[in-house]
Amino acid sequence: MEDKEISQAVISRLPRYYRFLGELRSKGVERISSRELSRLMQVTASQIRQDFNNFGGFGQQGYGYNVGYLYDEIGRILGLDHTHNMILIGAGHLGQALINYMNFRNRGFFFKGAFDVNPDLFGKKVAGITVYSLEAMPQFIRSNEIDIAVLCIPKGEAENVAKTLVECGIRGIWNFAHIDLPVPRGVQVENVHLSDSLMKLSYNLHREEQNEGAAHGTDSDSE
Amino acid sequence: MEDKEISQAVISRLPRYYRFLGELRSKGVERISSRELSRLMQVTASQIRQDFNNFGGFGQQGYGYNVGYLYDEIGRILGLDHTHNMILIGAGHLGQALINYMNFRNRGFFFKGAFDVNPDLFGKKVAGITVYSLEAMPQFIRSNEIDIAVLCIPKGEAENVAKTLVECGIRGIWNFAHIDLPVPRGVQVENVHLSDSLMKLSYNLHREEQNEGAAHGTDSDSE
DNA sequence: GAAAGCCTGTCAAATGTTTGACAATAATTT
DNA sequence: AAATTATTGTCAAACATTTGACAGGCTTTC
Repeated sequence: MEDKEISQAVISRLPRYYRFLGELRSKGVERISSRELSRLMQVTASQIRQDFNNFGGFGQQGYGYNVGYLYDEIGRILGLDHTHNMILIGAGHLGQALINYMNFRNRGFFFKGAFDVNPDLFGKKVAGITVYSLEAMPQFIRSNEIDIAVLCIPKGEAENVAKTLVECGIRGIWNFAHIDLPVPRGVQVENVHLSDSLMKLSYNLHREEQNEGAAHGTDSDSE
Repeated sequence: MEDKEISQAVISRLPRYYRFLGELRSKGVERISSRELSRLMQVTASQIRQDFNNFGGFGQQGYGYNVGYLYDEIGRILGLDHTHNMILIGAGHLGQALINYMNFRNRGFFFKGAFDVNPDLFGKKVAGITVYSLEAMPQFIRSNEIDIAVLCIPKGEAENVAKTLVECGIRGIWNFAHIDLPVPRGVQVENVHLSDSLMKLSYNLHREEQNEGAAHGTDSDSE
């Protein structure tokens, strides 16, 4: 029935709502108003109501929001009512760390297999997940209903692997390689560019220092 | 002389410019116009010019931008002309993966030490970096001019550790713990919330599926 | 069960960001 | 050396996001 596109700005805030609501729920809190939540999360109440309203009204006038219900609804919006099968591509340090990170499993994201070019790793198990040769990947994807490929390989190889993934019908790539992947429409890429994040921190650290020297009375703060 | 605050939207784009310019430079490209760069990076030329102009004009009319000069200038803006000393807090899988990630070192970010609560790790070396007891941290920070603390610990402990870090004078925290750190003004926190990123991917995957069923003729794409 | 208080959903205003347009000027061509 | 072309820096318009305001309706109190 509804058809309007929801902005990525809103979507980016949903996981944070989800986290706070999950914590409230496990503390036994049953209801919360946008105002209370706004104080807790340090955002405006207006933004909270506006955000939730993108998906239809979850609240009730005079009452507020039911924590459990809202938590489940946001989970559903984020697709967490489905389980997701993932494969790891590149079983280096970072890749292995991701396999070992159990929080994903708790949210329904399961690693089904891992792939690498290094023969020393073939057959090895990482947190219960077997590492295979990269050549076995296409067949594995087709027979295991893989939704998401997690890319943890050097950027030189990333573009080719992404191409293969798309050919195998993968529609979601969680990309840790430091490169812009060229994928066709309909394939979703979510980038985690660690260097970029660190550079941003560096800028903000440095900006403070510079402002100290130059301007005075600058007490504004970043986002 | 200049005093206007630059928006985080602009800052977030700088590392990507830096990456593309670095690649152009290593390919031997000496000059580039905003239009060429815009085609390469898939953004508008107007945005590129607007972004660069926040920091004063780097280009020349009729010529464009000098790749090497622009690369260096953006690096300087991002604080990459300084080296940064970092400590790792939490030497688990993810923490060790970060220490092993050499790209940071190439940009002037050096791990000087690592800290953990697990006594089995004390004295162990990870990629040349020694792991110490968390209790040794405050002293270590003071004697090693640490700029950035990299937080890779469970969220339960994160808040307390962050408090200690702030007391020790740390002004930058790269936070991988899945929690909002409460820090005073002047302390910069850059969050890397992996679960949030994965949930966003999940949403975008699922949105596509939903739209297939409901609307038709929807050929708009995300950000 | 009526009255008072609370809180959502929504509208419009305010603010922030991106884009298109163009004058000014440097580089290149003739 | 003048004319032509290329391209920036900047302005204003278009677009997007965030905030404040409030009518309407549910909950709670009395």
